Amino acid sequence: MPSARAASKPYHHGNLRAALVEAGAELARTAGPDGVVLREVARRTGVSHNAAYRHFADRDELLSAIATLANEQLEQAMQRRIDEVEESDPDRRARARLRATGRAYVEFALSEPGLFNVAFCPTEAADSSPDEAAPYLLLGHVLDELVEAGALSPDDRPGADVACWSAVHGLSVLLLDGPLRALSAEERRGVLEKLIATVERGLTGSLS
Amino acid sequence: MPSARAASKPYHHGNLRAALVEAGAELARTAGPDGVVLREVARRTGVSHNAAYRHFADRDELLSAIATLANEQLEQAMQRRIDEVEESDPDRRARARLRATGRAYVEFALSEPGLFNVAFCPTEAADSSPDEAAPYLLLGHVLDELVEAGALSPDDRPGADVACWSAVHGLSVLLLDGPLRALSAEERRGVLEKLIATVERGLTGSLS
DNA sequence: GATCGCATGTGGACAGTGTCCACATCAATG
DNA sequence: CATTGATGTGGACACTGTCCACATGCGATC
Repeated sequence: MPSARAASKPYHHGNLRAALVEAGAELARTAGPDGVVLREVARRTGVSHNAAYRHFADRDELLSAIATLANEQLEQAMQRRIDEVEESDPDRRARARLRATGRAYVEFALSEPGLFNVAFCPTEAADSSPDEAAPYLLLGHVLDELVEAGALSPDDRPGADVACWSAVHGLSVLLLDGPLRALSAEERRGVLEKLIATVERGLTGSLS
Repeated sequence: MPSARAASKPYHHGNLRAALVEAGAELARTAGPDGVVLREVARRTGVSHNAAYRHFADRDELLSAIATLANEQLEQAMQRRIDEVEESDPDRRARARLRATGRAYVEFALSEPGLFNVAFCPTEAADSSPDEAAPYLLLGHVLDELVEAGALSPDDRPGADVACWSAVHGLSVLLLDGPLRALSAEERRGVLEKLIATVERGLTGSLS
C-alpha cells in the first residue's frame, strides 16, 4: 500500500479550479494583488504548490480569473444602488441613477480595496477592450437613459462614459492608495459629492 | 596589500545614495514599480547588493525616493505646458491654463508610464497629505487664477482641485494599465478633450 | 602625523516566491 | 481488465528582500 491516506482527502480534488479562485479571492480581499501568492493559495486549498498549474498557465492567469470575479461584484454593487433610486420624474430619475452609479463605484472601492485593486491590476490577458466589462456597460446604459430623458444631448453622449468612469475611478484610486488616503470619512463624502455634481453639470449643463 | 583593486574603484562610492536613486529611476522608467529590484539597482551601480541598506531602510524607502523624483518631473512637465499658454484675456487665459494642466498630466502619464506609476504607487512613507505634493499645489494655483479671473465662483472653489485631479488621474490610469489601454492615439486625444471640456463646464458652468 | 571610531561597503546566509521537470495517482474509455 | 490522459505531488532552480558578521578607509582626535 502506497500510503495510509485519510479517506477525506481523495487524490483528485474534484473542483480545484473554483476552489483556487475562491481562496485567491479571499487573499485578494485582504491583501490586494500582491497578496495573491500562488503557494499560499495552494496551501489554503489543501493542495500542493504546482497543482494550480493544471488549471492556470500562470499566476497572472489566476489573477485574471479573480479579477473577473471582482468585476462581477463591482457590477452587482452598482446595480443594487441604481435600483434603489425611487423617483418618478424621468429627468430627475435618470440623473439620480447616474449619481447612484458613481457613488456605488467609489463606495465599492473603499469598502473592498483589495478586490477593487485586483479588478484593475494590469494582467496579461485582461480585457483590452472595455466593451466586455460589465461595469462599463452598466454605466453606458445609465447614460443612455439620461439621453432618453432629455437631460443629456445625444451630441454629448460620445465620450460621456469615459469621462464619468475616469472621474470616479480617479477619485477611488487617489482615496485608496493615493495622496488622498488620509482624508476622513466626512471629507471623502464631501469630495465625492462635489465630484459627482461637477460631472453631472459638465455633461448636462445643469444640476437637477 | 589586501587586493590589487583598480584605482577606478574606490571602496567608498562617494555619492551612492544619489547613484542608487538614479539607477532605480531608470529601472522605474522602463519597468514600473515592480521593475525596481534592489539587487539589480545595486548591480547597475556597480556595488554589492546590501550596499543600499546603508542609505535606505527598505526597498520601500528607495521607491519613495524615486517617487519623489518622479513627482518633480511630473510637476515640471505640467509647469512647462502651463507656461506655453499665450492668451491675454484673463478669463480665457485662466481657462486655457487649466486645460493645459490637465493635458500635461495625462500626457506625462502616457509618455512616462513607469515613472507615473511609481509616483503614485503606495509606499509606506508616501505623503499621506496631498498638500506637500507639488503637482497638487500647481493645480491649486491654476484654480485660484480661475477664481481671480471670475470664471469660477469662490463658492465652487473648495473641492474643485480634487475633482480635476480625480478626472485626469482616472483617465491616465485607465489608459495606461486599465481597460482603455487599447485605444488608439486618436481616440485617446478625443476622450481626453471630452473629459477636460466636461470638467471645465462642470466647474464654471460654461465653456470658453 | 599617527590612531582610532564609525559610517560605509562586502560576502554569506536564509526564507520565501514563481516556474519547470519527472513521477504518482486515478477515472474513464476501449 | 488494461491503457491512457488528465490531474496532483515532490523536488529543484533561479531569483528576490533582508539579516548577520566582517572589511575598509575617511575624518576627527590626540
